[in-house]
Amino acid sequence: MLCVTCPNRDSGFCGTLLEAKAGTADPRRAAHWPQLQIARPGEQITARNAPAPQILILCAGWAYRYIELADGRRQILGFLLPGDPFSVVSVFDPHMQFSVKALTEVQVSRFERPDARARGAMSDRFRLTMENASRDEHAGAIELITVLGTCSAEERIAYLLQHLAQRLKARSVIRDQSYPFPLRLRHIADALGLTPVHVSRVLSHFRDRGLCVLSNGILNVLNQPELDRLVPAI
Amino acid sequence: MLCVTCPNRDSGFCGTLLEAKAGTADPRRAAHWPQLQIARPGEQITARNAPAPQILILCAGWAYRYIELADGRRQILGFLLPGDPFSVVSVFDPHMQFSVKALTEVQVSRFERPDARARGAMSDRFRLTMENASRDEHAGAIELITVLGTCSAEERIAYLLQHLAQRLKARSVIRDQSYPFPLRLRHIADALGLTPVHVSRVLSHFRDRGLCVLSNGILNVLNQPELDRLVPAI
DNA sequence: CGGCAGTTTGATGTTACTCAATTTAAGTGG
DNA sequence: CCACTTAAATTGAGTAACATCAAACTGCCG
Repeated sequence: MLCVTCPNRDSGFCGTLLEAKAGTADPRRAAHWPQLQIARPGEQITARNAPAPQILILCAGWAYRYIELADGRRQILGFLLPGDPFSVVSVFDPHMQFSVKALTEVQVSRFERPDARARGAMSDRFRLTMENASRDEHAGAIELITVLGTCSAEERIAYLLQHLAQRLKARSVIRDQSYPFPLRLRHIADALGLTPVHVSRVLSHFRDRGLCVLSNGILNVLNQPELDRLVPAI
Repeated sequence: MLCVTCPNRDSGFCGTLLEAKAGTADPRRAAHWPQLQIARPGEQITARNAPAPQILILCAGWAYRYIELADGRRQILGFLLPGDPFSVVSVFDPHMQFSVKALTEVQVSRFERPDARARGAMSDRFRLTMENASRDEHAGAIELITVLGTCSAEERIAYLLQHLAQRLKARSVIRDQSYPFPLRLRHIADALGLTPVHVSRVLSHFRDRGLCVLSNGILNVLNQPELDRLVPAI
């Protein structure tokens, strides 16, 4: 079960972990990707507060991190794309800070977490990758706080579309501004603190204005500049 | 200029940095606290994106981290109490992710940031402190995202009061449920994505119900259990 | 005493939520 | 290929929460 196709163009996380494991700089040499797991759409992969003896990385498909309140309200913290670690912090925290659910069918790979002693002995390269990934993760959280605290529904939705489109573009060639987009209205709503009904209204407004069309799990951006203008610079 | 009084009961950050610097386990031995800075209420201490060659720690007073949008909207990310590092991530990120302003008169101490090589050579104790502080900082961000995304104005304000009261209690002896509370309505509003006017209304509602009174920079909690019941468990 | 910044209160407006009905899309089994 | 079922999206009407605007009030300091 090779996973040399597992892309991680953002953080180099996969490659670095493989390197740390196999002791070689070339992921292709790290013969066997460890413990590959498959999950079906909607399936919960990890539970908040559960002990997490391993580091999880999404290999294929989409997933999302979320927190559920006692009364059923749900906050989606972010969406995971292939190559994303579930959480950078999880490298040194043996407890999950949030739950993760599969959005599409997914493949997840698991690494043994290095213990405290092993973490101290890690290479500079590994440590730098960790530090950068940690910074980016934190920057993402700060940005989301700012969006939720200051932006209108239109701005929030435009932000999410732009944000995901950018990450998708970095991972694969996109033609005609057409992106795979497996989120239901409910997911968009729970990520942005809105209701599905209101998301639907805003999206049809976007459609009427010729900004973008979201249907059948495909996002089509028709007027990128105008859509970008809706997102406040953070 | 000694700073042995500088408390940091949460993360042990101060002590650990001093230890790393002085090479001794007892902060009291680390004779000179480095580069102490004073700032007046309202004064900006650091600016977002500015290069930050040093690690900053709040020694005395209150401050807050925030992000400002181009159009003047402001998101307060959190409040700093004595002993808090401005940001844990700042230990390995030479750029500020947010601005910081003094709320009261403050004292700030500055440490030289260890370079990449020095960070690799740090003691296990130091690294563990860093990892834990990093985890807690991230957990705080996730919690705030959840509060902003799912909670009503009443719940948000109750959360903020409870959250700050807990941190204050951990730092000093509080009598009669009476806390120092130098925030203006504007700060509460900008931290929670509300307007000062609405915060005022909710607070007078709390007062009418005998939950708490906020005036003259003092927060008086009159009915802790009832106030706590407003905060959804996260 | 006057002026200023912050808070409170009232009246009104807007945004987004709720409830409910309808339409569309996606399966499923005959 | 076509009924039938089910989940999701859309649309409309009414409502609640919060924002905005503006005026009055408070405490503070010169």
